[in-house]
Amino acid sequence: MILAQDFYIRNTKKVAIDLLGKILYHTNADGVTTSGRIVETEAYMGIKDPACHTFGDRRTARTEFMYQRGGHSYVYLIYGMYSCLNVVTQTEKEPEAVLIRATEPVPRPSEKVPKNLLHTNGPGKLCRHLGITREHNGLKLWKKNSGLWIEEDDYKIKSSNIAKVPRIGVDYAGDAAQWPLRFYLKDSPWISRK
DNA sequence: AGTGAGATGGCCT
DNA sequence: GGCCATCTCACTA
Repeated sequence: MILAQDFYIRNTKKVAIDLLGKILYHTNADGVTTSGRIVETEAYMGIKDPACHTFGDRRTARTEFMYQRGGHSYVYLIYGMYSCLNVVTQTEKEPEAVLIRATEPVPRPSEKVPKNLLHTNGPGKLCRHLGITREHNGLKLWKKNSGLWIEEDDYKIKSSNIAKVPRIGVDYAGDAAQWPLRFYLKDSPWISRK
């Protein structure tokens, strides 16, 4: 079942946790659809989060879609060469989002398959693999015809299998760098970093 | 296995 | 001009 827009108009931390185990789909320009199960996310808590692009209510051309209603995509360019895919959460008043950091193939291959075979164990790598660029900014993730959407199946997550740790690459954010807003499935071999 | 640097360009002050 | 929500490769050992 495709996730409805309501799924995203909730507490950002909850959305980040609930996205674990869901399946990300993308149909490219040639009509080829690829997918992967989400196994790692990070929550970005908006205006009050020094690590977030919208910290201090910084509304610019780049962050415009974070100010749209939850359920839109937010894709930005980092280090001049990598795209990162986010899912916008909450309402127009709360410019918050969840970064998709890693996916794994469905079904999960045997343990012997190299972790980086499909190069989806990192936010930049998974966008490169799926062909997601800034052209995919602002898409409606609750609609299949957007070409980018998220579904749930009967995959079950045990809460004891969810790690909650500080986020990656936000050392500049002071205390917020220690906030436990990175979530991942402990039993997945496809996590971006230990 | 751990460290360090380079690639490369948009974004924001 | 300086900084990045990254990744890869080249080194050390």
